[in-house]
Amino acid sequence: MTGTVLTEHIDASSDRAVFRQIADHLRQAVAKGRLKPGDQLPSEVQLIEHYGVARMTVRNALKLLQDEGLTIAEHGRGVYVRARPPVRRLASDRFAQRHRKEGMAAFIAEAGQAAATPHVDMIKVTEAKPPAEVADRLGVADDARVIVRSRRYSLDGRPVETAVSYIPADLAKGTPIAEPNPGPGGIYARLEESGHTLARFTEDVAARMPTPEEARLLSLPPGVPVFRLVRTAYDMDSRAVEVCDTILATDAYVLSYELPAH
Amino acid sequence: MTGTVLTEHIDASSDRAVFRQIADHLRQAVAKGRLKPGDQLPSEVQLIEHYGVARMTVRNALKLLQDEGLTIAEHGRGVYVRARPPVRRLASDRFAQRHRKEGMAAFIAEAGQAAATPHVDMIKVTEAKPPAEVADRLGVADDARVIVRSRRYSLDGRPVETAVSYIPADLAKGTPIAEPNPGPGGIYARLEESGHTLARFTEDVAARMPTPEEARLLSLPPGVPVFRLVRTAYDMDSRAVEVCDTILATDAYVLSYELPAH
DNA sequence: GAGTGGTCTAGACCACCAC
DNA sequence: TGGTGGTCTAGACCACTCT
Repeated sequence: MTGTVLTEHIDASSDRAVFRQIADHLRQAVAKGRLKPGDQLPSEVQLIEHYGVARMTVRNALKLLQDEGLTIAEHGRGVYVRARPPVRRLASDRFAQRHRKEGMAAFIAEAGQAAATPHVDMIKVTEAKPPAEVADRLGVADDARVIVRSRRYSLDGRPVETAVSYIPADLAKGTPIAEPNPGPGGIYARLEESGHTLARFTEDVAARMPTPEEARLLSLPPGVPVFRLVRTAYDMDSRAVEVCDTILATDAYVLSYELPAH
Repeated sequence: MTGTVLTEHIDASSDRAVFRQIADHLRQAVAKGRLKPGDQLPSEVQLIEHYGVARMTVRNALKLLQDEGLTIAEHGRGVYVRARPPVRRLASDRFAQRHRKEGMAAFIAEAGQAAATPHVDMIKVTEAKPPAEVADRLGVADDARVIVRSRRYSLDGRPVETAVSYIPADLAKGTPIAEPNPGPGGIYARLEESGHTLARFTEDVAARMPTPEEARLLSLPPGVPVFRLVRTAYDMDSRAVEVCDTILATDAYVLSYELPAH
């Protein structure tokens, strides 16, 4: 029912553009609960008739809401208030040693806790020269060789994260790290077995709109930004042993960190 | 010069929408360096003439790039490749006690390190009932009283962050925490003076597109998401003594965290 | 087939900016 | 004053979804 939605009309004396006024009305309808997540908005034709404007005007209004991440248009069906998917909390202890000891890579272990079905695909392992930013973080020369492990993670069939790991080739060559399946506990378990006990990680978190490529890989609807999370793993000798460049769908994650006040 | 930009033409046999093809060409021009940050894109008229399409088609293409955060349109001047502002790294030790001891609130201390001129405005201090989410984090009843401190932070004249702090009224009443100016070292210094030595913080980080209100307060151009960072401060008795709800411009910040691998 | 949103055309007038 | 982007109209045809 849209009967309780189309109540306001355009204020012709206002300086505010007509399509912004229409967007304002619809936004308010969502804010006040007249439209709830999953509800269908009035169709373009209904909006055209109610407001007495051209189609492009209502489309501009609807585009505005979509760009804000408030609604999602479904071709042939209608425009709906976006139903926020449940978010996963990424705790800062997710790389704690105890998880590796249990033979679980971080993503799989976490998915289990959340009662979601994890899946990993698009696994590709190559050897190459690292990007300059990665070489810098690893503390190796630009022309050093690194193992590049890329993959995509999904939960309950929905892709939520892509990741590319860079490991110095001298640490990875001849170990399962250079293989598509690195074995139980993931590459961190392998690194520790070869004497590089992990001491700490740093994580740099940025957020921005996705590139078209990222939007495709993560099946992102319009109006959803991505986290770019770059993690560097250090061993007990403070040597950087891995850099992991991750793109996360922001509608699927809340990152959770614990800071000492020392 | 746009002479090296308008080289491609529309592939009429492609399934890809014309405006997406135009956006692709311009995006590639930026990726390949034919258009650099700050450069002006071909005007709408130039694009119309080059591609032989209607104005709405090139406007759709330009809107797409703007929504990706790649370009910025300036009314009456032109469309430009967005020049990324320098980002500030927010280190995870920014609330370390030593900063408070030096009599500096976190934001001011950090700005000094970055050689930027900090400014705080729109300071408002009230007493109210906390939002349910905040009451939950503070571990107080929904109808408890809290001091609400809101303010906006700017760097070199550019607003970058809004923050709302909630402090249980019984901790704040009659102290400078309930005053607009809480004194040297900020409210954390006052809390510690009154016996609530800070032990740790948690930070939950989410990202999304801004509401129109947030976009206004932070002067955000289209295509720039915000971080929502909710920090909870705990004292040595593990009592939550403050919840701070912060909105940050993502084009101004990289958040940096340190994680132990214990 | 009826209804939905997606793309595109060909105009119009306006507001802002630089010269 | 001329060029720029911002808003709006009034159409058209298409692709998708549901019944």
